[in-house]
Amino acid sequence: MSNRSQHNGHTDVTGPAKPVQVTIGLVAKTAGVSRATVSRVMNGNPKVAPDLAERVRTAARELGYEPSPVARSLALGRTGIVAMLVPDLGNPMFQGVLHGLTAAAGEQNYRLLVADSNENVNEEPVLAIEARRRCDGLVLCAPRMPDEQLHALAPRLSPFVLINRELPGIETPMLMIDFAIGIRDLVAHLLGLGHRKLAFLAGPDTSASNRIRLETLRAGAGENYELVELPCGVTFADGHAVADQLLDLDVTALIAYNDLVAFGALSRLHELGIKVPAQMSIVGFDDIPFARYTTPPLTTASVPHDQLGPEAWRRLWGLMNNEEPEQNVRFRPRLQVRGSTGPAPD
Amino acid sequence: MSNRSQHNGHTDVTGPAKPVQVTIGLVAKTAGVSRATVSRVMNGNPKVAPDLAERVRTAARELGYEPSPVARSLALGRTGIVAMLVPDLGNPMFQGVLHGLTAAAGEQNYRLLVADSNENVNEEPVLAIEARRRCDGLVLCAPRMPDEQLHALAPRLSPFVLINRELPGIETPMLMIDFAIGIRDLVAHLLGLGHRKLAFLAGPDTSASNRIRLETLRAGAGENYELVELPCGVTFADGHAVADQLLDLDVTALIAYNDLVAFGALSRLHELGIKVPAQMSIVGFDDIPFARYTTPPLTTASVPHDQLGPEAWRRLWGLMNNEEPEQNVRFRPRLQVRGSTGPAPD
DNA sequence: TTGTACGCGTTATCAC
DNA sequence: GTGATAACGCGTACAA
Repeated sequence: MSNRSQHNGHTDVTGPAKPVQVTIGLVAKTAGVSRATVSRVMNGNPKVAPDLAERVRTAARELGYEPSPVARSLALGRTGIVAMLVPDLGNPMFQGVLHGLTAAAGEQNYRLLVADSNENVNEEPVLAIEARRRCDGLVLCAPRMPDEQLHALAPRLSPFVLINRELPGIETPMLMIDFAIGIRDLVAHLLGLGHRKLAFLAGPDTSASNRIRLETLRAGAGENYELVELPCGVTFADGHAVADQLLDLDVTALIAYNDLVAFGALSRLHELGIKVPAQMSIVGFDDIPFARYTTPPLTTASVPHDQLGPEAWRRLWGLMNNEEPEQNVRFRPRLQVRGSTGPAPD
Repeated sequence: MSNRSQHNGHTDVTGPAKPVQVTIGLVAKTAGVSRATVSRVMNGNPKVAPDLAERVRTAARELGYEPSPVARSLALGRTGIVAMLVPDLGNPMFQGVLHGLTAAAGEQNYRLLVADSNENVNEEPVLAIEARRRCDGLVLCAPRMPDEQLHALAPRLSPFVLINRELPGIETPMLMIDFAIGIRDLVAHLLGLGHRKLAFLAGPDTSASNRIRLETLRAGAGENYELVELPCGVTFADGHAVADQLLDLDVTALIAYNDLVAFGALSRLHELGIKVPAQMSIVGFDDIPFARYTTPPLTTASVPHDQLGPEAWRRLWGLMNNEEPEQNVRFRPRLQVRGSTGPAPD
């Protein structure tokens, strides 16, 4: 692409060889066959005479010919690409999924188109549609997109699989995380350590997964523990910034929206001279790779990111081939106890 | 795409509306105009009668028509996509670049295709070519690809810009980091603190950037300090694993190949009960976002990742428009002193 | 201003 | 087995 409009300006004969597109037609002419034959050879069609095939191959090699993916896509009606839309490439949470998806799709010679909405929720619909239209399928991760909007969008995204979120009423595979169970396990762990007043560093109001976390926490509060809710965010910086508010709240344990927030808070508490977990326990959510390496290592609800990518690919593959849809899966996080939690101080 | 081969099986009239592609032809027929006119309207061509334009727009809206990006790409000779190949999406080092590139390209309505070689160096040439052919330009980050291979590859990737590495003899923009200066600044900082025996946790032998770091360190060694080289790697886990070897080496400071390795080492040293920086100083390279949040925060050579993305886009844009190439840039890392370095123990 | 006709590069369907 | 030829969906000279 992109060299069609090159014109040589002046027409000196000694100028640089003009880099014209090597098309299937040129190869055909060079090899003295028809374009159809070239196409057959390039696609490994067996029923072509060996000598012809060889002529085509040498011609193609010498000319440096390679079929245009764009033209192929148009003719074939498929691109060999699937897209994934993520809200933030910087969140390690998604990288595991991306890796798994890349690998799984790659085994069947599909490539991955990654679109990053950069947490810009307004752009997501158009990004999703655009990405989807350039390829054969989509993996959508848009935790903050309103339900109605997603509903309206769904028909235009098919085939696609929804990740990390649930939306009743639409007929597409959904891979979900059981945030409620994850939260309950974390709370049980903290209660077992004697904590009775917990702070929740909340994610975005608009986030479906934040809503579930919050509802679960509220449902369990009262008898067993007291809950303090602090608006926070999803990033390292958010956690870092909110930690100061914790000082005079009298809470002994912290439930962060995700691991990143937990790290931020952990870091700030350390700066403030507050010992973790002696004076304050902290738990995260996700179990991103860093979690086991912080000081102290982070207790968190471990989400099986490795499984998400391949599973998403399988669903998408099934959809693209009109196979019977498999049952939706709700992945259960596993409580991963590390050093950031300990007995509540007296 | 991908719904052309759908056939309804049986032909019951009450079946679900068959999702046929809405093409420009259908819109034209519906609006009672020619396809050319539809095309003009869709592309905002001003010289079309208002009433016709309106008819086209309503028809397009009601039919849910959107031009096929693939067909457009073929007809226009450009895709509106640029690709970037990275060795590892999981490395925060690249995420800054990706963000910047996404944003810069997005402003001119270009989308980004991210290809991840997953540190699989052998796959990189194929991935690069494939990615490149599906779009209009490429940003290549392949620090471990052998020089000759990259040389041979270059003509097939044009237009492209090379990032994070230098390769004399090819005519394409290169955005480089001055690793040598970064290393020298770090060493000077450590020497100033009294350190005289330094360990280098080396990256891959094949990595160009590792070679420069190593050469710089060796060139400075002798008079001023003693250098111990430890093969390590590029990841968190690599740094974590190598730290044990440090115990009986008698070094007082650690120069990690990058921040990730530094974190790993930092974490392991903490587990081993070695105080940083009291007993051991550690420096990294890159200044990824996490660096300022570890305990202690990491002293490192700060690479201006934010500038790389936009600059890469500018170069690529220039290339794609046959503009005069700008001068190559070599970004100078800035010494960022934080808590992980301190005076050498006696 | 609008429509006709052709080209983009490839694959697929036919005849031969 | 092989070669014309019509798709694929769209943009755009060119003519009207």
